[in-house]
Amino acid sequence: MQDKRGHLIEVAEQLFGQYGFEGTSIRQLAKEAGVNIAMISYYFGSKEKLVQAVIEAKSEKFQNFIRALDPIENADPWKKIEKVIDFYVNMISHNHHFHSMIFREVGLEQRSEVAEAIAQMVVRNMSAIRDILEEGIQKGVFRQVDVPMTVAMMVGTIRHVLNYRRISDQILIFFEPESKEKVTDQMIKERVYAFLIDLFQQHLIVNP
Amino acid sequence: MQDKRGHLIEVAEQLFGQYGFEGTSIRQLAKEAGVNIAMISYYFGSKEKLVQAVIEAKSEKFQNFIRALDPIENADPWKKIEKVIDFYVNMISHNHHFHSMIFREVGLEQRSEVAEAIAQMVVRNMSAIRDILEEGIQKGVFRQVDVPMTVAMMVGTIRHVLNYRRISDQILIFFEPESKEKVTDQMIKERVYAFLIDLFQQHLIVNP
DNA sequence: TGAAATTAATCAAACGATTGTTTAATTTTG
DNA sequence: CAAAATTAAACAATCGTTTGATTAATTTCA
Repeated sequence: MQDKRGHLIEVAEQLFGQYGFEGTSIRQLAKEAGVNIAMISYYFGSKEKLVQAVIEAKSEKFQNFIRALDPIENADPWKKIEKVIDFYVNMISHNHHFHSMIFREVGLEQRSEVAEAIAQMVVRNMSAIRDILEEGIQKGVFRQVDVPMTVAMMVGTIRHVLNYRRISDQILIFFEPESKEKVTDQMIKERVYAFLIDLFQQHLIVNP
Repeated sequence: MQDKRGHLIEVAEQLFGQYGFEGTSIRQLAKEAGVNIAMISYYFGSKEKLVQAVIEAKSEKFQNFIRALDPIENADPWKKIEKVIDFYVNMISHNHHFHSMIFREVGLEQRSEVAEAIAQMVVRNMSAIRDILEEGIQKGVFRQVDVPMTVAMMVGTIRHVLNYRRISDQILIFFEPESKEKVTDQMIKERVYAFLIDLFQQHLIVNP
């Protein structure tokens, strides 16, 4: 196995996401990654610094998330909203372990350095959405909505549906017993996307 | 100290909420509650059964949450929606440690018995909101929205704003630097309530 | 180039501390 | 007095981390 450091970060992201920070032992981690337990201290210094390395590695990818919105710079605000919802849904769905982990960590009163770094990363990413909303409001194509709450609503909805599958799967089955098919990733992604598009349309557009 | 069992449940709710299940040791718990560590095994049998006791104790309160909607049985669906948002905002704000804990637990791939019990409790409570929405749709006063997603949106938004204060406080400050005052519980409760009322109005009402 | 020296990577084993739980003795209570 | 409640101490297991030895890779220099 080449690049043990990188592989350890990948495995850590998955296990921390599934079992939590304290719920994952470095022995379990080392075994899963196929390395000696001493390599975690050797590469990262400590278990806590490993989780920091996971966040740092991912935060680069999220910079790309923001930059990927640049090419549509000249599009109208509504097209940007569509794009940003699509991006966010896919990003959380793709990196589901990572998002489970960071929102669990940011909600804990432990490892405040880690939690603070996560909060800043999330706020920074959310500001891209804020900019689109404010542009639309300024141009008069969006209603004068509560911008921070609208951003929080978007993130909260996507996260709640995609990151708590144990709940959302049950709700879909329980609320719609006629639909017998198993809830798939693709299904739920399309559903929350369509829902949010409709919701934002009603919420934002001046004359819907 | 009378009723050590009840007091242990209260302390456990708080500490599990703040530090997580694995992040809270039974020594820390016993110390905080002012009892001997053996009392946890004595009263509950194990640490895991303690967390089950916490959930069981709270789920009674949540039964009341649902029953409290009964007196407005004859109100129109929109009045019920206003009521249910108000209730949910206050309930999560009021039991913030507990909600942190259960949604952390339900997102973990551990203690599946606990996670399953939480999921069922949440789904059961959400079905009260579903009933209101479906009544409104059937009466023709609400649009034919995606009911499970609308319920998830409401819960996801409230939870995201109230349970991740490290993020939402920063967003309010970062997005609105002119408002210098500290973000208080009351402020953020009123804000998310007003936002959701406006949002649901646009989303649900046929001719808003 | 090629042997010697240096650095990096890997390992099994052990470290002390802490974990959840249990024991057995003692105190409190009805 | 008997049952219930409470305690300090000990339990084995596991925790994150460190150690010291060994191998692999790289650099140095004649």
